[in-house]
Order: sequence, then C-alpha cells, then structure tokens
Amino acid sequence: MKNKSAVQLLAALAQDSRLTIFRLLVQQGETGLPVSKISEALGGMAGATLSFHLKELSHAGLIDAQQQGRFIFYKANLSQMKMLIDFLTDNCCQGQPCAVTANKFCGL
Amino acid sequence: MKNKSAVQLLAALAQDSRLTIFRLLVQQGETGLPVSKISEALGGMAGATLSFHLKELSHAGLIDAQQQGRFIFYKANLSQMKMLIDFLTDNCCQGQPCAVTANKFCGL
DNA sequence: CCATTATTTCCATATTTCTAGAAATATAAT
DNA sequence: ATTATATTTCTAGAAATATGGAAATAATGG
Repeated sequence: MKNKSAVQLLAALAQDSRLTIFRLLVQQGETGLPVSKISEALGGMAGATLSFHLKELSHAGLIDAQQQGRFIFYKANLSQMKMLIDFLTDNCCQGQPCAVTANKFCGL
Repeated sequence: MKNKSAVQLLAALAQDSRLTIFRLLVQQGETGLPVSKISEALGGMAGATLSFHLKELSHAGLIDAQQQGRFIFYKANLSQMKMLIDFLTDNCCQGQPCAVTANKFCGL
C-alpha cells in the first residue's frame, strides 16, 4: 500500500458519521445493511448527507455496494482495513518486540 | 475509546506529511527523532509547516515530545495506535472468523 | 551577554470538506 | 402506466484545514 492510498482510507474514516457507519458495517459482517437501516442507526440524517458519506467510504474502497431489490446493501471491505493496519504497523520498532504491547502488537 | 477520540486520531493521520512522519517514528522505536532529522526525511519542508503537523500529531496523542539538549525528540505513541486499531476492528463480523482474513484478523 | 542553532507561534491566503434542500434516477407494487 | 419508496446527484454556503513567510521563543556555547 502506498502512502497516498492510506491517506485516502484514513481521511474517509476521519469523520464522525463515516466512522460510525464503517464500524457498524464491520460488525454487521458479509450481509451488510441497506441505506435505510444505516440511516436509522445514524439518527435519520438527511439522505443527501448520508449518500455523500457512503460515496466517500465506497470511493475509498472501504465499503462495497450491492443492489438487492429496491435496496442497496453496503458492507465493509475488511481486506482494505487489514491493508491499512498493516501499513500503519509496518516494521514497527524495527521488528523488535515493543515495550508497550508485548507480543500482540509487533508483526501484526 | 470513543468515536470522537478515534476521529481525532484518524484525522491526525489522514494527511500525507503527517502519515509519513508517524510511520517514520513508528519504525524508529523508543528513541525517536529530532525535528531536524524529521525535516530532512520530509525533504526539508518549511519549519512552520512541519511544526504545525507535529503539533497536530502530538495533540492527538499519537506522538510524544521530549527535550534533549538543544533538540526536541519526537517518538510514536504505540499504545494509542493499538487502541485505534482495536476500536476499528471491534467485534468484527460479530466475532465469527472472517472469510477474508482467516485467523489473523478477527480478535486482533 | 551575544551569537547561533532549533523550533514554535502568528498571520494571511488557498484549498478542502461538510451539510442539506431541491431535483433526478431507479426499482418495485398496484 | 402510475404511484410510492429508496437512493443519488447537483448546488452553494459555512466551517475546517494546509501552507509558508516573518517574527518570537528556547537552549547552548563562546
């Protein structure tokens, strides 16, 4: 992953509503949720605003859309998230075990 | 970790120079680097700009400063990064193993 | 104390992002 | 076909962020 791509992913997540949406979908698993359900979970924000945020997430590749009847289901793209995490923790502490996180952290 | 805090961390990282700085420091380990060295690594950006970005990262708690003689050393705060990652992957796929990432991903 | 080096704050400008109303598009039900 | 539901695009104003020059602050050495 390149720095520029990672910035795009981070920017997509660095907004209150979008982060909430993304985590909701991460927890939701493969099926995902239709826009209307996401809207509910977000306290009924204006449709235009929600659509804008979904587009941002989707354009960054963090979520995927799938038409299903009259609804569009969105689900999290976990491999993108994994790539981002790997990028952030890449060669952490030059590979030495980190003081802070013992075994779990380095070499995620 | 709360949504708002996570957004602050993500926003701090969602910028080209800052992401580069942070990853540099993650790789650098406990000692960290003085501003002058970071400046070099960033291709000699304007001091004011670098200082601005360091302040953003530092204010978000992603890096820590320590005076050392005439220099100020900055180092990455790994526990903050870990909390962010945990927050993102929290209850991923309702705890079921993810199709995409086999064993490594869920329950980081 | 004065000069030098290291880093930050102040400021103005340029750019990007967020929000939601109104209109447009797509799918399905009758 | 017509109507209702679901979602997106267009638009523009308000708010937040990025950049760098110039001046200010902090620490050290002579």
